[in-house]
Amino acid sequence: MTVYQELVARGLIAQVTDENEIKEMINRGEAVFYIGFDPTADSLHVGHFMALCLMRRLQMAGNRPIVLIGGGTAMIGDPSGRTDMRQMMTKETIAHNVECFKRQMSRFIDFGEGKAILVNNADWLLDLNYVELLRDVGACFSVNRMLTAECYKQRLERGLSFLEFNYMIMQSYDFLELYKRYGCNMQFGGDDQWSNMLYGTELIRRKLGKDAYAMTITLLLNSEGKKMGKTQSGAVWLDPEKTSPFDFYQYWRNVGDDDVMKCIRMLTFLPIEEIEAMSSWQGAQLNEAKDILAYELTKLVHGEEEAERARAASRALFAGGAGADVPTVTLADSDFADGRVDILTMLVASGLTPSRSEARRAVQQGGVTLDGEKIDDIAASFSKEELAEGRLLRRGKKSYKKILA
RNA sequence: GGGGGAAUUCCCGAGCGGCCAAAGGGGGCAGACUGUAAAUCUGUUGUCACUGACUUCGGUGGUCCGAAUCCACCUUCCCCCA
Repeated sequence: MTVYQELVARGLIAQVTDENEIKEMINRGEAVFYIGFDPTADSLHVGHFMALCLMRRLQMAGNRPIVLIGGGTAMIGDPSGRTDMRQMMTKETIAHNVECFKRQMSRFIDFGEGKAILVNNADWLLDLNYVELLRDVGACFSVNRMLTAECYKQRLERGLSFLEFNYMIMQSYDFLELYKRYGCNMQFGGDDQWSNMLYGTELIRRKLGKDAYAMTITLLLNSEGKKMGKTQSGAVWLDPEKTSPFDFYQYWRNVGDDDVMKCIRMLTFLPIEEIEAMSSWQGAQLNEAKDILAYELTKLVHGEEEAERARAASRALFAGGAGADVPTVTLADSDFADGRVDILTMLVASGLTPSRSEARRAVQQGGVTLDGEKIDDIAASFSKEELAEGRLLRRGKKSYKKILA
């Protein structure tokens, strides 16, 4: 099976400019392609993960990836898929984020000699001269056409600043620059980037008279059409400090039935045949698929050891066992009054509950247990000795902390 | 530059000078049912020393016994005209 066939089989390809050319080049392992990542946060998330996996797949097939970190474009902010303007980031924040990105990326991409290139578009964008730029590439862009681009449609109704309007030009300029520097003639990215990417190929055609290609990856949406990899509290991060391996594992362990197989197909590196064999699974059997999904992804992102631990903790907790590898919280002496802690303090101190009011509600609604015993008295309290060996505090079905005095 | 409108709790969105911690919906959380899923039903959803107190309605002042509601100025956003 060729790389391209595999990408198709996994449902990863959304749109391509010239299927035959792209197929040929990446199958032969001769492509030089790039994917851009704007450092808008201090950690990569699931969306980036898909792009990095694509890079890895192509790199394994011999192609040469260029990772472009958007230290320059992040100064502008991509309006694609946004209903309002991004908060402007300071240069310091961006610089910090760039460093964080670099560190995380090496886990997925092999930057060994000649295998991959990492560049930062701040290196060329920041020194551009406005008038020169306008004269150089400005004439190649038609405002009329840009305004019809899908990524601006929504924003035209709610307001689009000139700053953001220029994002597309910057991204196109990147593509041109990489073509000149490295002969990079392919850009890949998320499907929301399609119009930005198209303008890049067009700019190259106009300025250099050469062909360039673009291909987008299907956005990972759940069955309700929402982007996956987001929780109430924000994105699912790849940084273990921001999303613990256990939470990361749980996120995938809890995806909806309708989404499991799609996720396995698109996100894991399991052989297609193996995935096909699972595709007929239904009902409760899908739980097994979810376990596989969660394990595989945790392994890819955090390593095998962490994946094992997360899986063990998860199984122990839900199978009713204790003594699992759960995050532990040690209570401070100040949490004790007259040698005892009340349940509300424990809930707040452990982070299971953000406020005492919510802790109170959780208890009153019967959602709190300690070592499996329901606590329904908000005044319940425990002595240091009772907690000396660590007890499992549980809020709802899925939040746990081991409490140690 | 001229004119008009808007800013409410996580989001959308109601809100008569006192009965407003603020309708309704969404989302979240908890319970029941389950398969750590979905759907459904129930409860809950500012904080705390919780049958009470305190802090919230873009910001700052003001009127009033009393302001999310009235006035002034400021900030931001939208619309129309140029």
